[in-house]
Amino acid sequence: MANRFIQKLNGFVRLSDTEVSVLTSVTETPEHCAPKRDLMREGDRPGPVFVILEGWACRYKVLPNGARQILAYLMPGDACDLDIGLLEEMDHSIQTITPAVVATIDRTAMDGIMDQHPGVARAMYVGQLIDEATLHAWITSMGRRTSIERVAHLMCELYLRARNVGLTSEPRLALPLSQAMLADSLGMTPVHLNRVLRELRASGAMTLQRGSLTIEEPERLVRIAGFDENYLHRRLRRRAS
Amino acid sequence: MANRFIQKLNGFVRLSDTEVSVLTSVTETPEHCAPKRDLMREGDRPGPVFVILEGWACRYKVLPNGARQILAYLMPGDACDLDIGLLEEMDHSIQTITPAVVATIDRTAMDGIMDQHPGVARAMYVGQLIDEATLHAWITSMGRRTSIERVAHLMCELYLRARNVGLTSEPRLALPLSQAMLADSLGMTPVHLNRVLRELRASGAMTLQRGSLTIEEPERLVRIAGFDENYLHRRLRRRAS
DNA sequence: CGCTGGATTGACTCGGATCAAGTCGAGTGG
DNA sequence: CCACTCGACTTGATCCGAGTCAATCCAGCG
Repeated sequence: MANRFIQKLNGFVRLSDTEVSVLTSVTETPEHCAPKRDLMREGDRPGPVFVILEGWACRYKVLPNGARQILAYLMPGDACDLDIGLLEEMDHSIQTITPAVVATIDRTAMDGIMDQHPGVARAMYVGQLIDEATLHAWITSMGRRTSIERVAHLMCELYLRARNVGLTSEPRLALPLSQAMLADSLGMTPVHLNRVLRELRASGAMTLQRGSLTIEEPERLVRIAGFDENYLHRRLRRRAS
Repeated sequence: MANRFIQKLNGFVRLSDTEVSVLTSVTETPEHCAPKRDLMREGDRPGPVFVILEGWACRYKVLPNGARQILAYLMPGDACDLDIGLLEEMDHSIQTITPAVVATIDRTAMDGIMDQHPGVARAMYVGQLIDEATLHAWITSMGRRTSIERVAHLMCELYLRARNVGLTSEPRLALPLSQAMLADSLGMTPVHLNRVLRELRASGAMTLQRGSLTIEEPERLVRIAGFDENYLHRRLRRRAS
């Protein structure tokens, strides 16, 4: 019965029953959000911690010339960073992509929980580290991977992350991201992205159509992407206790 | 007499005298490192926390095809992430660029310090958040900025960060980074980077020659880069206490 | 004084952007 | 139930920024 946020944290660090129930109570009354709604905007003073329980969202920046760069995708179970409370202003915005269910946790309440429940704190930090590793992977993609490798790599990332929170129905995943968004996250144009998707389809590795990603040949896709899944989960250290 | 690491943290959050002395004692016996020496390698199990006291280093990844992507530059005062102890393996390597002086802090000792001295913990987290904002800026550069904007943006970042730790001698900064490294951080080839640097020189904004960066016209450089310095320091929230 | 590794320049090529038409599918209203 | 509309996806033609390959050039140094 635990929501995806708790499931995810529990996958990082085994949580005690009290920890689970504290987290449950604090995410019990989530809010329903329309798609394309900004949860926080660049320049805002950071408010409460958001946790996505259902639906998708993204972090993004907009440049003066109007170009958009997507910095990360948030899927069910993901939270926005905890420590941003230390900063004066957000350096990027966060927006829902689909209709979403998001829980709002008061920042001081969250601080209190993390103080009293080291397991929660540790799990949150692990999540943060994985996010950071993902940023590293994105930089590497944009800097040193060809466009087909880049696209394949992102698909691997999203598929695996989704699978970790039980969002896939085996070789398939509902991926509600328009080609324009994907292009804005990969630093390419929608036109070119479209052609790359066609190429991937032709290769037999995967198909992305009508909001549905199907991995036909995982090995081939991984090989194209040069994907090393370790950064998403294998590197997790399981503590003895 | 405080070293650059302490100076930097103290700039984020005012540290108490005890906090300063604890940090001093723990960075008192640093090690001298040769250039191009790996401090940690991708796949390693994270060891102690490193703090760069003098010299430069970088985080980087190498792809199977041999391409290298630099993920961040570390300058005096910078530390490698603290929480990586939670992960099983490093997702990237860290290497010195110049001869460097680096302090090594035992991980459990560091944890203890952060437990007992909330000011230190907060300052470290602020540092981490700024690093993360920098990763966001890099992604944005690679995805949606032209090459001249990208180069100008990186120069602005490095100059400002260096100035924050007192490394500049006003319009000038000793920048010991080869064009090949810079290219590997910006996702371009050395040849093209060289041409872009020539263009920037011609524009009168800045000159990078023989390891020395001179900002001739800051406003022009900032304008070319579309640089918003807020992400590096203005967004810092000063706590009342 | 010649060696060496970085920086610089030129000639050529190509991946991906741009511009411009379509096409397709889901939702809407008659 | 069908015509209309609108947004998202596709495809083609063309152009340009940046990569590649290949010479130098140059400064520091043994």
